[in-house]
Amino acid sequence: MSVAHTILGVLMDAPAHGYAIKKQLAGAPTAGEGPLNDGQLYPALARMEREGWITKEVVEQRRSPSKHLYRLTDAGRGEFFDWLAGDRSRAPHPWKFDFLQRCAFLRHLDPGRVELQLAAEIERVSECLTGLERFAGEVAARDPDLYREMLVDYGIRIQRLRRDWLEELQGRVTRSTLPVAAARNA
Amino acid sequence: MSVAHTILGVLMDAPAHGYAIKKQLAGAPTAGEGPLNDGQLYPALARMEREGWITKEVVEQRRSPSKHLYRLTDAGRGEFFDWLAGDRSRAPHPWKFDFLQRCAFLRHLDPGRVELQLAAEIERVSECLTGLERFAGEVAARDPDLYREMLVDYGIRIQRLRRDWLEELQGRVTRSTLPVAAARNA
DNA sequence: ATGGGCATGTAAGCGGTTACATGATTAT
DNA sequence: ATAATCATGTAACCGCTTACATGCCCAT
Repeated sequence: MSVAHTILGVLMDAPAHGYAIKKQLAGAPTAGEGPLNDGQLYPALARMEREGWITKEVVEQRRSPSKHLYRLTDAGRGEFFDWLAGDRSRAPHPWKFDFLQRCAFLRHLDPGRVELQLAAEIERVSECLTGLERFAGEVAARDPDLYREMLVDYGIRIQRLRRDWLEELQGRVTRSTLPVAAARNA
Repeated sequence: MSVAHTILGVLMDAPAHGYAIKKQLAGAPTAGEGPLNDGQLYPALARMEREGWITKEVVEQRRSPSKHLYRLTDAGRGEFFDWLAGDRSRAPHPWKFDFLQRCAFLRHLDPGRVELQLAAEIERVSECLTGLERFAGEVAARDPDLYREMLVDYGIRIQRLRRDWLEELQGRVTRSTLPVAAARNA
């Protein structure tokens, strides 16, 4: 349930109703996420309430339909952290890069755990990259098709970009935590 | 029907049975395409036969199950070229980059049309990029969250990578066709 | 004998998109 | 008048993944 966890992440900041959640997610079109559909949002909220992750409070309004204000429960908060800190080392599809979805909420996780996740992601991406680089040699030798050759090249570039980006993020996170330790030791 | 068009692309080279198509696609894990599932492949072949895009010939084998050999029909070839050369300028989701799926089969298209498609893709990506760059400024000013900032940065890097890669491909395609014109004029 | 490769499929369920359905308020 | 914004949902369909189901051949 991927949409559900994104919604939990939004509700971590404050209770909200469906339409507000939609607007908030539409305002950050960064990780290739288009605006959330009604047909996905409202059923997800209903399911999450059934699961006990959120509670609904109907707020009557003078004008136009009532707002349904959703709040996180303790179970919902637990689910959110399980998802955010969970181990993906054995996850399939190394090219999917789920990390981006969690990245938007990593501020809720302590830097130590973030560093663990970053190290794991970097290793996954690096493995994928070496595989592709080996494959690129074979393709170039066997296949005279410019387009297929460039397709493999695209894959390699993407993986390199991910690795470099992850390493930069890693550097920034450690740099923002180390000074604290240094200050403590001073 | 996206899987169907990939299958049509494979059948453009030679008739094949399901298992062979699967193996061929699994051997090129470039554009983020994992191996094709049985649960997707076989129903797709059945649908395509119903659509009249392919015909089935059962090839009995002494050992183990019969192969079902599929051949493109004229309608199937037509559908393939419509898909490959079709106009995506008004397509939604500029971050989806469907171009990669077609890229694997662009050798079947004449270079003139390829150049048109490349120019259109470059414009789409560039537009998306300028939008993100404007957005990045706003985020940096408003939001003190390192992770959200880096998320926008990731989006920008991806779009830049796509633009650069498309332009390199464009250069290679024009360089491979221009010499022909030059030779003609000589 | 165990597992992997060859070869075909079906079924259940999740995720996502599009379209349908309603209705008030507010801005142009 | 018309469109956009606010606000909630449902229904149909498509795509994809996972697991189920079968069975032979070959190598270790």
